[in-house]
Amino acid sequence: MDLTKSLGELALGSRFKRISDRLMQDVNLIYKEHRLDFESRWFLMFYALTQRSPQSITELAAALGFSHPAIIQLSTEMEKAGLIRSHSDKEDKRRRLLALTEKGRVTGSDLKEIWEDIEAAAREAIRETGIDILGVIEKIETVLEQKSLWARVEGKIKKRRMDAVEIVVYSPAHKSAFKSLNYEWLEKYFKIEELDRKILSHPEKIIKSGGQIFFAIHGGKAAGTCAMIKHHRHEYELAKMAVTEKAQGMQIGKKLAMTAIDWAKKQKAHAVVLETNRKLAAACALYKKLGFIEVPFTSPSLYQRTTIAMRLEL
Amino acid sequence: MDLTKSLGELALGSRFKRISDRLMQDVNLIYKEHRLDFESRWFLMFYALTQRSPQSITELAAALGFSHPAIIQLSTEMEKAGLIRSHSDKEDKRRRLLALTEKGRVTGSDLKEIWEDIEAAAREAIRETGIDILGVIEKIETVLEQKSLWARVEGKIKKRRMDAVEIVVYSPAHKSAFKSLNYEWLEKYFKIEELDRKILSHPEKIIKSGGQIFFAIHGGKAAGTCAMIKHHRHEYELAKMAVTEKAQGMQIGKKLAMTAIDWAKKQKAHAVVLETNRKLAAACALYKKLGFIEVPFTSPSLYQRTTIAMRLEL
DNA sequence: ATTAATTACGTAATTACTTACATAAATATA
DNA sequence: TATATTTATGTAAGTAATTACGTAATTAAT
Repeated sequence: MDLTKSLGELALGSRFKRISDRLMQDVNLIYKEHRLDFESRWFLMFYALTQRSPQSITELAAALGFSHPAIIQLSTEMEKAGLIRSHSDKEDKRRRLLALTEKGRVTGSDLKEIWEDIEAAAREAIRETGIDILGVIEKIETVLEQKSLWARVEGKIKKRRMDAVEIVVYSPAHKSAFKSLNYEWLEKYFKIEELDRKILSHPEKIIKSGGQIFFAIHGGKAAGTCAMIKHHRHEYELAKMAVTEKAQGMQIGKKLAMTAIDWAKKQKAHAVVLETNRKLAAACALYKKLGFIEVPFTSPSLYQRTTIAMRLEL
Repeated sequence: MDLTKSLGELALGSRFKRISDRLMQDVNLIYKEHRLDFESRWFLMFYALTQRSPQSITELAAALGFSHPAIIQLSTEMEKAGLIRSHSDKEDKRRRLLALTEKGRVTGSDLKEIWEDIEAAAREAIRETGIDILGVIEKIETVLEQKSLWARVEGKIKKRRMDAVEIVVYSPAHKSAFKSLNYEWLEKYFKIEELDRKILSHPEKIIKSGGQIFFAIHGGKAAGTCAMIKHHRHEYELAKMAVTEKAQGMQIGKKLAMTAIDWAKKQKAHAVVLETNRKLAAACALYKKLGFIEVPFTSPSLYQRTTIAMRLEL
């Protein structure tokens, strides 16, 4: 029957909107029927001015949670209706101070009765629900303040995407992917060096000398790769890390690196080292997050692009 | 600090709006960040079409609770985005049927994952509140359906206005008010007859012959009046009922008549009669509501304006 | 004492709807 | 069967806010 209702949690926003529209429309109707020459949307600002007058545009905007152009629009309407009047602040010529006029004050006391009736009516409706509605609203706002719906959804999406990626070790079928994935970023940010060409063309040599190569499979295709090159008995180098542009933001790099480090631990490694370029900020941030710390160079790098060396003690 | 919060029940609508805005904005952000080429406002209509396709403009408007121009606007946008397509109904050439395109169906299955994430995130937030939010919304809607906020406020206003009116019996201070209140409506709808002039100039005669005159006092002034004229031992006539235009709609007539009838009961009257003119619809409706029924004339009326006679058995 | 940054306000354009009104097609009525 | 009413859609204008951007006044930094 009612689509919005049947959608449950998915249409939560629409359902709150429906209640709010209904309430505000009813209040509007009351002002209209009683020819009060007062619009319900003026209420918050008008009320704020009955509490403290004068106030500046931005003060009111902050108090009501509206944008300042909204306050300006309201103020022109209410000024036309003769309820408020404005004058520029002598101490700060940028500010325009809004204050109730005499007519505004009179209207205010006329409206006070109606407001009391509205409040009483709302209280009556709330009592009928048998629920502490204001408490519920408060609770919802608190929960959303702690973690917004946006943040929650982002978390879910990230997790789902990470789960959708499978990490596998080298097999000859992936030989060309190892090369093309690395060529993609090398050509974008730097240039292919002789050593790159050699290593990327013969991945099986990494395996033969006691290392390993990992691939992130997403939707049946290799979307990322990284290699562990054995330096000596207890030290491996994390190298040739690449994630295709289309699959970035899916935490593939993180998952690859974590798998590689776990693998190194199993090989009884005591440390993992790596070399990279500071320009690759996302990569550097990831390494730091995984526990790598910057170290001085023990020997000159074999690559021209290298500007930083890092090390992770296991 | 927070004006809306401090207003309590008075700003209930604003607070619901704030929650709804926040939720819908967050969902919007999700579509934007993930470059989904999909607007959150399309959601309800798009979803409705995934459930049943094709549907006409008005069918969709009814299902979503929107106006039909809103559906037309959404449909042009979504048609431009290639998600839907429309063709006119062969059976009823007025109707335009909207259906998902192939691209629409594909987009739908892409979006399904995100929607599941949003739903899961909302569910998570709800769980954190520890409250059955959907149940609360349901309850609020039920209560407002039974009696809208508008109806509740109208009730309060009516009651307050009725309470603000005091009914008093004749005293010489009211002599001129009795005349002017009646002249006001007589001159507006009919013309003053000789008998009117006589009775309205000498109200004390009504009292002397065993009747009574009542005045409704509002804001210190007489806003309405009515007289009970003794016909004989057990029968009185309700006459010269007048309420000043400014105070109409405040139930003053009703309160006056009820007081007068109560008074007649105390005088051991068996019946109250009255004469009036059908043109005075509001007055006739009031008399009927109080239990008067139309009766044939027993003797010709002494007033030219009379077109109906009524009687209330006590 | 300049220069730069920030703040306060204003205007224009946009958004996501609504209400009001018009027209054509279908249905009901005399 | 002509006429009136209802229904489905379309168009225009209005509403209540927003974002985006510009200018003037104030404050901070050099």
